Amino acid sequence: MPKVIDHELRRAQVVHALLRLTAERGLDEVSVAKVAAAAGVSVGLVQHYFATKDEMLLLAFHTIDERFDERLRRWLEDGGRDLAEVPARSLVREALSQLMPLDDERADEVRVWLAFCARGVATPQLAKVYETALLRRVEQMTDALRRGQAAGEIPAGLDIEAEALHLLAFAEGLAQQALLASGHITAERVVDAVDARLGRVFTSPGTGSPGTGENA
Amino acid sequence: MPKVIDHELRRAQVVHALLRLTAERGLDEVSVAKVAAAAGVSVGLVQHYFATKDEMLLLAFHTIDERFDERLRRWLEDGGRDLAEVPARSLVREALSQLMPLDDERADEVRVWLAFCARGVATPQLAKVYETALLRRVEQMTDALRRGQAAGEIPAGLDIEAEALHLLAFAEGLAQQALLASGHITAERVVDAVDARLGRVFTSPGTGSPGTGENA
DNA sequence: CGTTTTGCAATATGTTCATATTGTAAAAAC
DNA sequence: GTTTTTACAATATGAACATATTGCAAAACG
Repeated sequence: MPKVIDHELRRAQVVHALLRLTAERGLDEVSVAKVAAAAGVSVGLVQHYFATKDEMLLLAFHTIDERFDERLRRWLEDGGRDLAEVPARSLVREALSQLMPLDDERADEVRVWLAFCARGVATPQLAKVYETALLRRVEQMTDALRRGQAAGEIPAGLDIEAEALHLLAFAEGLAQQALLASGHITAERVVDAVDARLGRVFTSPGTGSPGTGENA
Repeated sequence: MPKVIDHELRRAQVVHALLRLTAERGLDEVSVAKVAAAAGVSVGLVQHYFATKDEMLLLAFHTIDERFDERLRRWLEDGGRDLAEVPARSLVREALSQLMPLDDERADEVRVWLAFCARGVATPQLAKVYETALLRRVEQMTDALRRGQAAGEIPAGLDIEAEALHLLAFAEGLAQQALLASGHITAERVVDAVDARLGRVFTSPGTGSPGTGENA
C-alpha cells in the first residue's frame, strides 16, 4: 500500500476546505465536487475519507463548534492567564465575544455556525451536535458564573444555570443580528450590548469601555 | 384571455405551499417542482407567477415576517384589547412569545425563519429583508417600552432603544435554542426565560406564572 | 520479491435541478 | 366574430449533483 496516511489529518484538511467554502458562499453552495476543488484534491479522495456527504457535514459542524473553545483557550494562553485567577466577568465577556462576528475570522465562523443551525432544523444528526454543544457551553458558563458568585461578583440569589442559558441565547441572537444587519448592528454596538448585558449579571465593574452606561 | 386572475392571490397560494414545504423538510429540499407539487399546480404555473426561484423565496421571506405581526394583531383583536390600554409588559411579553416555537404553528414559522436567516448570510436580498424586519421590530418594541417607561413600569434611566434590540436578540437566540434543543429547552423553560428577562426591564409585576422567581 | 492491500484518480450513472421553449384553450377587446 | 392577449400545461435542455465503479501505482508485509 502507499504512504501510510494520517486519516484524521486528511479528513481535517477536507473539512477545512468545506468550512472555507461555506463561509464564502454558504452551505447551499457546498457540493462534494466543490469541496474537492477547494481542497485541491480529487472527488475520489473525498470519497475515500467520507462515505457520504452527510458524514462530512457532521464532522464540519463538530469542527466549527470546537473552534470557539479553541479561541477561548488561545486567549487564556496568549495572555498568560490562569483560568482560576481571571475575574469571572472577564472570562464570560471573552467567551461571549468569541461567539460574535467581531472580526473576519469570527464572522466566517458565525456564518458557518448559523448555516449548520439552519440545516439542523431538518437534520436530526446536526441538531444533536447543536444540542451537545449548547449543553457543554451552558456547563462552562455555569462554572464561570458560580466562581463569580463565590467571589461576590454576582448576587447570591441569582439562578445561575438559567442565567447561563439566557446569556448564551442572547449571544446567539446578537451574533445573528450582527451578521445579517451589519449595517446597523456594528461591532461597537455588539460589544456595548454584551457589556450592558453583563452589567445585569455582575455587580463588579466591567472590563470594557466604561462609557457604555446602559443602566439606571 | 382566460379568467382574470388575482395575481397576488395566486402568488400567495404558491408561497404558502413553499412555506409548508420548508417547515416540513427544510429550505434545502425546496425546489420549483416540489413547490408546484405541494401546491397542486404545474411547474408552468409557478413559472408564470415567478420569474425566478429567488423571486419566490424573497416573497416567502416577506410573508413569514408578516405572520409574526399578524399573530400579534390577532391577539389584540381576539382579546378585545386596546393597544394603548394594555400594559407594556403584557404587550412585550406577547410579542416575544409570538417569536417563540411554543406551538406547532409557531414552531413551523421559526423553522422557516431560521432557514431564511441562514440563506440571508449568502444572499444580500434576503439579508435586506431581515434587516428591514429587524428595524421595524426594534421600532415597535421601542414604542412599547417607552409607553411602559411613561407609565412608570420601567426605570427612567434605561436606554430604551438598546433595550429593545437586546430583547429581540435574546428572543431570536432563545427561539433557536428551543428549536434545536427542544429536548432540554422546553416550552415551559422558554416562557420562564422570557419572564425572567422581562423582570430585568420592568419594575411592574409580571403577567406570567409568578413562581419563576429568577432574581434576587 | 512478489503478493496484497491501500490511497487515490478517472470516469460512469442516473437523478434532480432551474429555466427555456412550445403549444393551446379561453376570454377579453374591438 | 375575429383578433389578440393571457393563463397555463407539457415537455425540452443542459448543468450540477451524490454516489458507484473501475483501474492503477505504490508501499507495506510476508
